[in-house]
Amino acid sequence: MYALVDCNNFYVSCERVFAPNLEGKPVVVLSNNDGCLIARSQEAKDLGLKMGEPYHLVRPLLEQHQVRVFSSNYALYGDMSRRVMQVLSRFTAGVEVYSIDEAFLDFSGMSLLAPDLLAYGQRVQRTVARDTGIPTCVGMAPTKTLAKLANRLARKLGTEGVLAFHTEAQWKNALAHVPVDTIWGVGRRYGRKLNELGIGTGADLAAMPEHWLRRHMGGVVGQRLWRELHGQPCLEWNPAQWDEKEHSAPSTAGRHSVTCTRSFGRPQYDAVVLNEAVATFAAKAAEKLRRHGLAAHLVTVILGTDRYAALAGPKTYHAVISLPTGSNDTGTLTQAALRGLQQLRREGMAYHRAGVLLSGVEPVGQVQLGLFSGSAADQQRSQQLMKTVDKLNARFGRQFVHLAATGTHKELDGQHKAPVWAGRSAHRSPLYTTGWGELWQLH
DNA sequence: TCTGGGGTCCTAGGACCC
DNA sequence: TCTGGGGTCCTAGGACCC
Repeated sequence: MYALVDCNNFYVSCERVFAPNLEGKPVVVLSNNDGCLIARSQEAKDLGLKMGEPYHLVRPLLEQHQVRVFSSNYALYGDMSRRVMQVLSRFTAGVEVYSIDEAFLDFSGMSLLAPDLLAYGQRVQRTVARDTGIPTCVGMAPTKTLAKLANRLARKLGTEGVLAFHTEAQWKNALAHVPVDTIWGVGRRYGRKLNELGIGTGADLAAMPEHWLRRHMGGVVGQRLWRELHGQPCLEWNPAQWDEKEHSAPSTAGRHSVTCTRSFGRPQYDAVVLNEAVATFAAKAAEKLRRHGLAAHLVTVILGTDRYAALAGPKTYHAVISLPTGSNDTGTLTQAALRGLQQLRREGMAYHRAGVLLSGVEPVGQVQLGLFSGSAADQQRSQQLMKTVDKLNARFGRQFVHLAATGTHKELDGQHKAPVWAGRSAHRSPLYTTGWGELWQLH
């Protein structure tokens, strides 16, 4: 038996914990750069506001209904997520942190306690609410896919947000009442294709032969989906080794890449500005790499033009730099990234986004030494230096120690000054739980 | 003026090895 | 007319998730 615990309107709920007067009022949270809507309270959904809608298009509507708007505050959401996961881990040893706002719990052995299962789910829900202030829904079923479905229905039906499927009859009945594209693993593409074939509900899909899904829905992926819908668990169980100290859950073990990309507040042409931005992204990505105990030997620089322009031509440009040996040293990776940028940048071209992707990763302990590059002693020195830098930054604030390449003009008169390429973030809430200068205060 | 960011897995095909 | 069998590694592209 699996339970899926999913936080309701998570980012909005995080904001409400520290602004309880927003309870019952319409609230939205914007993406980076105040670009689009990425979280809505129920009241905002009821106004017809859609996920992913561009902010500038719905702004009049937001103002008309006095919707409270927040820029995203990932430091806050990451920290609140960590707290939620911590509470969940008190209920079972098996917790798989699936995303920032949801986790699977291993309830195996509990199927025998059928009548108690609902009560246990409600206890999880109550405890999370009591200890973190975050409302959740809980769905329980023999497979992850069915638990997802139970969770989805739990928030729709009048079940107070907790629902369990014990018997095949129960989930069959549920499948018959949901559109096929609400099934976990059926996206927009397959949804449309299935509808064209007359497969409208989850039950219609489950009624197809297993080999049909294998043939038409991505091979073994489709086959697994079929089995999951029939109560046979097929998806892997990855009890997360999530790091309590890390502010951004989840941290999946065995990841293959680390990325840092950002849209600029306005288009950038200048080589110096782009250099500083890319150096900053490289440093952030390198730090993330170290947090996961990884090293990378491929550095990809990404430059993006206006992706909504009608003009022909590619919207993004990539340059890949291959390192002779895996590294997580900020200096090495930044140097490579800047070399990539130099290859890519064209004079006079307007860039709207940039980023750094680190891939070809391996655990630090297993890094191959290059034949002609860096000795083991050099590597040790680099590791030691990075450890010290990370420690200082953890203690005194991000970017306390940084490469000059990321820009030397950021601190003026002790005031933090945003770089010229920074995206908009006009409505960010304080770092209530992660910054000494911005602690929550009672008014 | 204005439209996010960060991931995963799978398949097919090419190049290469013995 | 006709040309084996068994692999690996890498990349691109397509689907999905939050």
